[in-house]
Amino acid sequence: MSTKPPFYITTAISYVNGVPHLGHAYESILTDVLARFKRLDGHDVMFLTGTDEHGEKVAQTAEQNGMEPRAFADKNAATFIEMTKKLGISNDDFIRTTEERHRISSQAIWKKLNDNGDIYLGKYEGWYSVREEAYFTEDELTTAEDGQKFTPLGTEVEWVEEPSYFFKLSSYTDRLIEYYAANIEAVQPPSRMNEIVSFLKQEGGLRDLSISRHKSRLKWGIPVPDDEDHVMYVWLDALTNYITALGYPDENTEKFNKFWPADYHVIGKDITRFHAIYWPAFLMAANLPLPKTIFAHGFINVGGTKMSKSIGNVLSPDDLIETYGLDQIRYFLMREIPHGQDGNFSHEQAVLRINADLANGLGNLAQRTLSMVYKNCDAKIPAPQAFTEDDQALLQQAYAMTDQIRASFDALKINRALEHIWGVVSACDVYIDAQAPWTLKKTDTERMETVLYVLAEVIRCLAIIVQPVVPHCAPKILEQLNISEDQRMFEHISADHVLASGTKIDKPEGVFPRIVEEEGT
RNA sequence: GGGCCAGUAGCUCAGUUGGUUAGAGCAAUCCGCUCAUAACGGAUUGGUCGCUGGUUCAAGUCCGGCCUGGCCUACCA
Repeated sequence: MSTKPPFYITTAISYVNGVPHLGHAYESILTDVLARFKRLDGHDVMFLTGTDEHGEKVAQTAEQNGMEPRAFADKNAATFIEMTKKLGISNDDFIRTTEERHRISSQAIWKKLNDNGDIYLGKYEGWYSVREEAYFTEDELTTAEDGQKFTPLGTEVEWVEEPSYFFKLSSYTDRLIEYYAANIEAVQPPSRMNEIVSFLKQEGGLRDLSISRHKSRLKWGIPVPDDEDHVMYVWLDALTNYITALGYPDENTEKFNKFWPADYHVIGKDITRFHAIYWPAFLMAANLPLPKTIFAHGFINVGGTKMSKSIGNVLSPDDLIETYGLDQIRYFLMREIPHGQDGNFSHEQAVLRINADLANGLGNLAQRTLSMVYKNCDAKIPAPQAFTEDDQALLQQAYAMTDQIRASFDALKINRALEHIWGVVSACDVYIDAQAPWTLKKTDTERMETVLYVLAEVIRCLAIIVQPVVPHCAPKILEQLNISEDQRMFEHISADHVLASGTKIDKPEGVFPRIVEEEGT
């Protein structure tokens, strides 16, 4: 058996300032689908997700709610953990940046950067509004006649200087440019890579990065090693989670050696820069290899407009699962949203897609086939006669799926992969119609049995390959075919593992119910 | 202001290095079938490929300009 390389995949960690919405769910599902795919394809997978809990906003919001930051973070982190469970996400670990292991790891990477000579104490300065407790850039401000500057909300700002530690990001400009010139596919999709490159090549290169906040302004963070007056700026803390979970600072554990560098960091497009510039620079400074691919996905619009609280179109994962079903939502998101682009969610579109592909497509195909087997073959997988050309063509199409689907997945084009799989579903329907087993029942039962056998075998392959996307429903089909759990990997999509004739099957039940709309709602 | 991406049938999308009458699925209409979740099959309808100049024997595909939408243009994550 060929040994496949280990595979490490992560989601971004969710900021616990708010509660989970469809956007979080999408990222978790997307990553989960990729992780499950790799597992079924024979890789040893490590899948990490978690929460980002430090920083100003959490501290502020906690205070507004009359809570300690810690308690507030605990409360909101729980909602993300809950979402992960409800979505059936197959993560191997869930990291919270408030955990002890992460404090140790973050302080260790700080020291590493410092030892490397990349950290220095400087001054962070800018226009600060005491009322709004925030810094503003020059172009956000308006200036009154007396020279006093005001924020967009009209509060006064003053020029503030405070001591801060800086990371020498500037000295990594050229190295990053070189790195991406040689690894043009390391940031996906390509349009995001363009952004990163143009950012790197801007006039004057990169500026150094403030990586701490003085305690007088922010206490909710990981203390800077050897200087109790500062806490770490949240991005250095947050990004480090990816190695914390592998046991950093111990670089010699089996886990670390096996899984670092990460294969995919799956993130939202809004945080590309942090992952594609800061994180690699930190890693270079810490003398660690860089993640292989940063995959920035798009955002999901609802009914054609951006989700926003004020519009009131924010969808909660719970409601969606309730309305459509978990696997149905997973399928819709994966099928409807192309590689790295923004997508749109609407009720109408969801119902059309779910009914057409899942209920009428794969679900109905399995149901009609297995019913015929159940009723006409004594509830047992029949024994086939010699295969005709049509039989072989269909079987061949099923066995050829794995390579084609793998190629689409490796290119992160999940929607294309699903399109291809459903091409095979459709081919089965065409085949049934052409063979008309209901007619053969009266004229040639042996031929009918062969046709049903071919169909059942192709359905077996289909059920195996759709597992990453519909991990709860696909196994129901495999159950109905009596395929044991150790026979459900992609390698089993092959003539070497064909359905055993004589296998008893239970009375089939619909796996993907049709969504029927109430009249007038 | 500078830059990136998208703009192809009602909807979601394909369209390799420019080359015959621009494709798929869904939706719609008609026909067929009846094993099946009122599901399946076949056919048909449907596009001035955002607009506009240009290069070329030939452009959805290359170049210029413009329009629409989204995003990036550093210390909120």
